[in-house]
Amino acid sequence: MAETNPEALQRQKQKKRVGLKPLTNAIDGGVVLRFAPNPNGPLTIGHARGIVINSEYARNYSGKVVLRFDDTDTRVKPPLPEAYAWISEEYEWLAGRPADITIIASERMPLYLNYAKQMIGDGFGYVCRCSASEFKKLRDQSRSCPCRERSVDDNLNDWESMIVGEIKEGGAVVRVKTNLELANPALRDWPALRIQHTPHPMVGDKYKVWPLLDFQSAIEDHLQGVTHIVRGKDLMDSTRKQTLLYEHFGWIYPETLYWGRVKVHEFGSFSTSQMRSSISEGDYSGWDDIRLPTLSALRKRGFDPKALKEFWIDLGLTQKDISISMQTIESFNSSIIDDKCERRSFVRNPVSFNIDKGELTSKIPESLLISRHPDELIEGERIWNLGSKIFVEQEDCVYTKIRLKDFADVFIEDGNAIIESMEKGDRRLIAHWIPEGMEINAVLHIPNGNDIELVHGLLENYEIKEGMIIQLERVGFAKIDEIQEDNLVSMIYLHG
RNA sequence: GCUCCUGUGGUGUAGUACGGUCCAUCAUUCCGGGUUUUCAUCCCGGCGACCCGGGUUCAAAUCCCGGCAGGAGCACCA
Repeated sequence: MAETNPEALQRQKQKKRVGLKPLTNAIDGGVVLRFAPNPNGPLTIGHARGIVINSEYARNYSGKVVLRFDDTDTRVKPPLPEAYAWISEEYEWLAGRPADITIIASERMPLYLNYAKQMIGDGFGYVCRCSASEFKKLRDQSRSCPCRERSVDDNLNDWESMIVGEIKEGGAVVRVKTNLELANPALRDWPALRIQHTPHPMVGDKYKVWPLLDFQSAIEDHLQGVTHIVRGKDLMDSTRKQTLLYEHFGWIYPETLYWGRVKVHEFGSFSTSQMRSSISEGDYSGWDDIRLPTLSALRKRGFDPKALKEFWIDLGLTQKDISISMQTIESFNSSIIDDKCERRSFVRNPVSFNIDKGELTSKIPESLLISRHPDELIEGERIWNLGSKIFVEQEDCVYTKIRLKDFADVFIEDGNAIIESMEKGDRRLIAHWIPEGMEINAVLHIPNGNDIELVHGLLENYEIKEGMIIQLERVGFAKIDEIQEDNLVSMIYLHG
C-alpha cells in the first residue's frame, strides 16, 4: 500500500462531525430560511426540529429565518387564533431570539390571487371544473381534461366567478399546467387553488378562493427570497411541483433539504388535530398538559430549550425515518440543569419521631446549614431550624439505628429518635428526613403514559418559588408549579 | 398498483461526493465498577453495528448490478 497509495497511510482516525453539515450554495450573510407551521395548534416536539435546524443554520451563516404561518385552509385544518402568538413565543423560546420576519399567509391573499390570475392569463394555469375523481381518472392515464383546452378568456371569466363566490365549494380548482407524461402522476396538472366558503378565523369571509400549500408556499418563498428550504421528506413531491411552477414563472427554486419522519417512543403517534379534539373533550387539561408532546408541555415541565437544541443538532439532518427516546433528551437536559438546580428534601410516606437529645442537649445546634448543591456549585446554604420532631421516610425506618443525613446518628425507639452522636459513628443507613417546622405538604405529578401518577409527601419549605426547578434529593428533578393558598405545593416531575 | 426516499450496535449518529490504519466515531440505553452523608447527579470500564447476494479492485461501509426490508407521496390538508 505504501507504494500504491502513500497518502492512505496519513489518514487520520475518523472523528464524529459536530454541528450541522454545511449548506450547499450558501453565502455568508445571504442565507434565508423559513419555518412554516400551520397555526392550527401550538407547536409539538417535532416542530422543534424545524425551529432548531433553521435557526441554527441561520446563525451559522449570519442569515435570516422567516416565520410563516401557513393558514390557508379554513375547513380541514382551521387555524386557531390564539396559536399565532403561542407559536411566535415558542419559536423565540427555543431559538433564543425572535424570527427575523413574520408572515401570515392569510394577510397576503391579494398577492397570491394576483399570481394566480397571472398564471391563468399567461396560459400556464387553468380553471378546472371536473370533479376530483373524474380528474384523477384522466390524470392517471396521462390524458388532459376538457377544461385544459379552453381559452384564456374563458378561464379568466371562470376565475372571476370563483373569486366573487359564484361557484360552490368543490365546483372548480385552478391547476398548474405540467407535462402530462410526467412519470409521477401526482405531479400532473396539480391543483394550486380551490374554493372555500367557510369563513377564515382571522380574515372572515373576504375570500372565496384559497391557495393550497404548494402554491402559496412556492409564491411566498420566492417573495421572501428564501435560499434554502428544510422540510420533511413527505414534502418531496411539493418540491417537484413547485419547481415546475417556478419554471413557468422563470424563477430559480431554492436549495432543498429533507428530514425523515420522527416518532417519539414515549408519545407514539399523535397529531395536532387529534390533540385538539382530545383537549376539547376534556381528556387533557390543555395544550400544556404534562402528558402531551407539545412544546408548551415540555416547557411547563421544566425542560431547558438548550437541551432540545443540542439534541436536534446532534441528530442533524438525515432522511432516515427515526424513532427517538425522551431519555436521550432528558440526558441532555440533566447535564444542562444539574449545576444550577438547588437541592431540596422531599419525604414521601413521612413517619414522625420526637427528638430526644439525651445527654447531648448542649451540643446540638438550633439550626443546620445544608449545602444548596452537593458540589458547592451554588453559593450559600439552606438553613434548617430544628424543632422537637422530625419526619423520616418510612422506607428508612426499617432499622433502629439510622443516620439522619447531614445531622446525627439516632436510635429509634417508641416514637423517639434518640440522638447518639453528631458524628457519623458507623456505616449505618443514611436516612432521608426533614425537621418539623420546615415542611410543607406537596404533591408530585409524574406523567406516565396516559396517566398522571401522584406522589404525596412533605417538601422542605426553604426558599421555594413558583417556577423554580429543583432536584428532589433521591427522587430527581422537578418543577415547583404552584404554591397553593391552602399550603399545598404542586410539583411536576421532570426526570431523574 | 404507480412515483419517490432510506437502510451503520437496543436507540440515534459520524464516516460514504474522491475506495486505503475503519478489526468503523460520538452520544444515549443496558451491564459492571467507583465517587457521593440523595436511591439523584457525576466519573471509569464493558457489551454491542456497516440489510443480503454477486461484481470491480492489491484493497469496499464507501463504486457497480441484483435482491430484500422499512417509510413517504399519489387530498379541492399542511
